[in-house]
Amino acid sequence: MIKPEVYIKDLEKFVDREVTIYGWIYNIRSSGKVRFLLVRDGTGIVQCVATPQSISPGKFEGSDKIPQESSIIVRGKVRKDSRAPYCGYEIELTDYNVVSYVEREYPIALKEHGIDFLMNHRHLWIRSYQQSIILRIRATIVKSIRDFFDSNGFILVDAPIFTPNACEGTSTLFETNYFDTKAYLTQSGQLYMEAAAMALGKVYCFGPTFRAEKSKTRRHLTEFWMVEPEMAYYDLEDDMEVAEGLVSYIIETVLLKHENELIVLGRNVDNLRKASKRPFYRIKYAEAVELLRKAGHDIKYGDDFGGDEETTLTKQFDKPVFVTHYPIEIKAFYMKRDPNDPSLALNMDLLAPEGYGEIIGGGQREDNLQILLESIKKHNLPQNVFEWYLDLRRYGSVPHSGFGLGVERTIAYICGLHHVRETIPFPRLMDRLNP
RNA sequence: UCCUCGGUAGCUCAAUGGUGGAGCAAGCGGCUGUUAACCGCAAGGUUGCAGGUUCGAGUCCUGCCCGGGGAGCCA
Repeated sequence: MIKPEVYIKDLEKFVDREVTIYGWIYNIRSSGKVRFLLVRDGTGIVQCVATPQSISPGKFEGSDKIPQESSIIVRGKVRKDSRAPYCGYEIELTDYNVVSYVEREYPIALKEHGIDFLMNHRHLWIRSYQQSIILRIRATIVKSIRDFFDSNGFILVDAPIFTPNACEGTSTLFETNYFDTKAYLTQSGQLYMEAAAMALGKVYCFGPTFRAEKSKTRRHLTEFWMVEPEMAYYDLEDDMEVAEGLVSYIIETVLLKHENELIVLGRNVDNLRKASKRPFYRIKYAEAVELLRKAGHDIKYGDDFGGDEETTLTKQFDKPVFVTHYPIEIKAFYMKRDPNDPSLALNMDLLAPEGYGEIIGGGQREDNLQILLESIKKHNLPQNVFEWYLDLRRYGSVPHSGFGLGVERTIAYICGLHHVRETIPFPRLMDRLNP
């Protein structure tokens, strides 16, 4: 057994005690007879101080010749020191063993690099301080999403990744061979969640989705993670309450566990704290169009919002804002019509503030068989592939609602990142499949 | 797919059509509290690829390849 017993994140509990840390060399600074070895172990970075008094002459001699990212086991006494970077504690080095010397120059220096270079070295880039913080926050966000649903009576239902039919043309679907036929990678688990909600009441799925869109923007990936709850006997208002509760809970959880790390990332945590307070804003599509026109956008009623419009819109709010009641024509076939104005859909998008834009899309689903049949016809969709979906309206149809939350966009917003490519360990983009 | 900017040392970037440089990293040396440490020495090049114009091309032109930013697309 070699497994570590103490990790850097827990050093505060070991002040004045001798510890062994298993990690890698992050950087070394030397001032002649005082040497500072920055060691990271995956939970943080600690400064180890070596002097001729603290360590044997032979070990001291080699202590400033260990290349960056060499793996190393260090031993020494923990002390609090205001001069210690990163964690505020340092280790007085009494011994160390290099597990593996790096023999080629480590490509990623603690300096500026271009995004192409970094993306080509993503497998190493994730070792860097900021990237490791983002991945830890991602893990917290994923857990907070699961906790929220699990503790609010939702049942986890896994949706399939292979799907049989191209509902709306194949241009945005990844096609794959499936024995002697074709299958497509899922774009959404929603229709399956509707079936599950009729079986289990409140359900959610959480997994990767795939879109073959040739989009080159800061908010698109070809492979991204989505959480999709679906609730029986929930209307649009109930749906927004769930969405609001979820997003608020995610932000509060991240603030609780990672406030200092958010500050390292340069995130304005006061803005975030303000944004987590319910209720969020609610405006109708028609009002949003008015706001945009006042802000100088050339948009007319009936147009969908582009990235620019979303950015302008959300810069005007200090909390997330629901935009509801879009024209039914620009929305998907399963959206329920507003009984008060059949030209509108009972749908909602949730836009994150500070220019981030859409993180949630959802709404109430059409539960009337006849209207749904007409809608499928109007959208030029083949009815036969939706027969199983139509069964949900034939056998005990009820009002129901749901939404999808894009995990990477949520992470980008909470961490204050410009581009979603840094929110996922190994991003898949239109022009990038490696590493 | 379109628009736009770019591709020069391992990395980040300079270089009026006229001898391709700097900082950092890597190498060597110095420094007893460094914070992307600092100081000194030495080293580092088929200027993305192929053609063209020119006495002369990193620089201008054409094509291709690769990337950034944006647009469109986007249940």
